Amino acid sequence: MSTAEGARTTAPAPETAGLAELPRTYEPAAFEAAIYEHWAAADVFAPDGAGSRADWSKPAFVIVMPPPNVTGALHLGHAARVSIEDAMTRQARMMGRPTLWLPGVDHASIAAQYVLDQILATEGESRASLGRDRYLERMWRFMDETRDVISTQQRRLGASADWSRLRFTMDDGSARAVRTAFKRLHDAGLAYREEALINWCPGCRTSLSDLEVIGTPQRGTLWFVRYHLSEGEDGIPDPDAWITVATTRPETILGDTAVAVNPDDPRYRELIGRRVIVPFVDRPVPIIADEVVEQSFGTGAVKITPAHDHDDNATGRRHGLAMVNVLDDEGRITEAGGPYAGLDRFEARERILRDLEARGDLAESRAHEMVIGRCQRSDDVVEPRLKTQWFVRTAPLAAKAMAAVRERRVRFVPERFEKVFFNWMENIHDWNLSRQLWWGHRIPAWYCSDGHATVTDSEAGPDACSTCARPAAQLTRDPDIFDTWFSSGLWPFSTLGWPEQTEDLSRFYPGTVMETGYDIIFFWVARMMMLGQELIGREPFSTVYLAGLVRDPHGQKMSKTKGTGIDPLEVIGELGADALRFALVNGITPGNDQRLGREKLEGARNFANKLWNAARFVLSVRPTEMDSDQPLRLPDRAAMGPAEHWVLDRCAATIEEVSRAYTVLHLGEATRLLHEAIWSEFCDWYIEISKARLASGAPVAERIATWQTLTWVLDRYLRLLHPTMPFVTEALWQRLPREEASPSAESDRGQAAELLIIASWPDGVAERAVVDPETAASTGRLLDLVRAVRNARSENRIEPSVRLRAVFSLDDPGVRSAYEELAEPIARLARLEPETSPDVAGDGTITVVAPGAVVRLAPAVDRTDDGRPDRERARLKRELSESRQLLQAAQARLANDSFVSRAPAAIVDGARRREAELAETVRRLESRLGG
RNA sequence: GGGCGAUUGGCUCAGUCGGUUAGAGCGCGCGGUUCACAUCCGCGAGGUCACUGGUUCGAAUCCAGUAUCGCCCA
Repeated sequence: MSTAEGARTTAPAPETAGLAELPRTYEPAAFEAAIYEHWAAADVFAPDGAGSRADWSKPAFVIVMPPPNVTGALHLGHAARVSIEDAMTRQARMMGRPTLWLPGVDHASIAAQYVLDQILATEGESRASLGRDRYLERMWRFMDETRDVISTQQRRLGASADWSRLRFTMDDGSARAVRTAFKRLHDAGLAYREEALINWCPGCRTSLSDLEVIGTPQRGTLWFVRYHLSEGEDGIPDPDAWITVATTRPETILGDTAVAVNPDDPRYRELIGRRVIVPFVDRPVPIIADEVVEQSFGTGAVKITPAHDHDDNATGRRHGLAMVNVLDDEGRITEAGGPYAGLDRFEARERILRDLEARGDLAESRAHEMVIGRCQRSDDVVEPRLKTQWFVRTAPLAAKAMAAVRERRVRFVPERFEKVFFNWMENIHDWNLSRQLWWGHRIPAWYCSDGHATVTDSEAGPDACSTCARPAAQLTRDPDIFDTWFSSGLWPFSTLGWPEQTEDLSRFYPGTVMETGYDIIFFWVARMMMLGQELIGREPFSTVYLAGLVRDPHGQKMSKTKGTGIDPLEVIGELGADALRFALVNGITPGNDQRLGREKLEGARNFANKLWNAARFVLSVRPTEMDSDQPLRLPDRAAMGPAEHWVLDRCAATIEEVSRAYTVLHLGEATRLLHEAIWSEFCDWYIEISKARLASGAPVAERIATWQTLTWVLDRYLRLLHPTMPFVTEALWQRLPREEASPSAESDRGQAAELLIIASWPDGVAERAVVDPETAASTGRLLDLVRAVRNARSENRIEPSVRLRAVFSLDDPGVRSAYEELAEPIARLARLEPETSPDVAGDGTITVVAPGAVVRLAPAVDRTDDGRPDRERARLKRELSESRQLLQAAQARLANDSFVSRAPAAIVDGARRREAELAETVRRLESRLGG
């Protein structure tokens, strides 16, 4: 590259529609897509992409994206994920870290089957009519249609994920990881097969993990049923002797194998050990004593159905009771149910109640508030059933995961979720992996006729039974698939090539941040931690960032069916992706839900518009004396006025504060700081002041310094805002001059160096080097005084068009000199006529008193306003009274010896200064009112 | 039943783990067509930080309890 080329630092704007002239209004739809294309073409998303300027000596920053369901459309929850993760990713990338945001899509077994089954129904087909193979073929074709939908939508949001590494939980790599993981768990004795009580959804015809069962409060009925005692072993019920048990589920009577009472219950003490006859099936069962029975519940006697109730199952195991399965896959009564065999469970309940009533054995019924388990997906009432399934022994895995948190290798943001995590981990149950579905990773276990299980990680399956060596041809494969969350649990490393020892795995595992919703902390986060620790030997990430849910303006969950949902794509079309992203990130406090409505989105759009117009202003006022290709640089210190010191000081402070907010992942704090800095400080104050300094009469050096300051600060704020508003910041940044080449710029390569997305994150050092903090502080005080003048004008009902003659008396030399230099812009801002002669007086005079300052104002032409002297007097009295109160409080504080002796010196000094200021203010107000 | 959290102006929320006068957006009131922006500008009103007690020189912030609401687990 020639020197001439190298010196050229003004970038050509990207060929984006609508950018050539920077239109008057902000129209995001005109440029967002083009900018995204530009980034993609520059290959800057991947850490090792052609346009990347990652510094590999820095620690990598890795976020593995929570894979959205393949069948889903982008909703606000997804938009929140993307906005947060992309902001973190972009900030890390600008910091120069090798940054990987790894996207993916989840196959979502049960949800996908749900959707496909509905489509098949419209075609007159069904899962059953197609059969497993054809069904799966159809599913894969369906996947071709849906796989890319959500990723495409994420791109519209501006997601700077590494799409070259996009993964699907059903791809070959994931399949391999799943087989390997299962095999290793099995070999380590951590995966086992057992008949156990599992949760069964008759609607989905599959078992579910505990987490997929939603406890739903419901008003049910408690029925009181008489179980007749039996004389001896003959099984003949005694018509006159019974025990009344209370139950909410009469249909499970058919599976009863005991009646239980509390051993301390005097009502039933002598019945313990006797036998009763279970109605309809005529099974003699014992009356047992067990402490779990609450004497106050119902009659104090309960029936025990170990095959269909979790508590009863535990009781049954303790007492060695028989387990009678009376429900089949579809929720119908089995042959064991005698006369009710074949009936649907709900129908069976009605029939049994009728029949009990007819026999005179239904003693009573009462309304009863209860909690029943329902399927997370289909809302069917879940039935506990005995089934032989694969389980993960979670206790040892949980111990390792908990250790990682205890040893601070994994931290939660916000911290309180650690408690939630521990609470669950300490009470964890074994994880039921088997699902009786077709779409998913089929369990790689084969069985021989003796029931020996052979587990293999080979895609082709085993050669022979690992126990009895029967050949493969005689083995049958487990028909079940794995819980979707099993493949999800491997996600942080399966996406990096595991079980291969790939370069990616060594570079990017463990990841940095796991960002997700707190609602899947157990489903997903905990399982990734368990499996990562077990299979890799290291925690999968160092920080778990848990965001809240996005709710509607009334705090309700957004719902499409209720029409309360906001469609992110619609918002992007109307207000822009930046507005949506900013609104989402701005509303965030980690771990807390946020409400999002139209006003907040519009507010964000207004902010983008503000930025747009500020940039338009800056670009339109470049001093003609400057070459158009002069590089971006800080102004010469000699040419800086007080306002330049002030705004650059604020800029440095904002850089530092925003950076700190990113470090602790308080993204909402970062955007709030920037909103304030840009709108209020930069636009309302500095730009307004700059107008006077840019006026044609001003010295050239001053105008140039002013414009350099404008462009510099704008450049810094665009950089800081880029992670949350990537499109508009990139679009505007392209119009600004480039910074002079610096050593750090040498790592820039080709076209990529010209994009904000890979520009460097500011550190505030350069600004600090030119700023005089004293001047900046004095200027800040002067601006407060301007505010006080505006207030006094307004309270005295001075028309904005009326210019006031003003005499400033300033004690502080710093403030005085700032005023002397800024008299003209201040006259503009406060609509004043600077007056040199100190004798502004008369009935129309207004006095502004502030710490170390008095400003006297008088109308240039005093139009008749009889009320003004009274209003002014009243205003001053009010101020005097307020100041006196504050002064008293300050004095009282300092009169307290403990405060003076025990509080830090800086705090005490501050209090002293404040007391002096207030005393001075009070004195001035008194003298003004007295005279 | 156990656990977690919330309670701050009319509404939605900040408040960076104790320190001067508790902030913002929206809404509200008053006033504004000054050549970046009416998707705007200026000014203002509005809060005993749920309640009670404690720790402390000092509490919205820490501790204990109470109330109301929400979530998670059983």
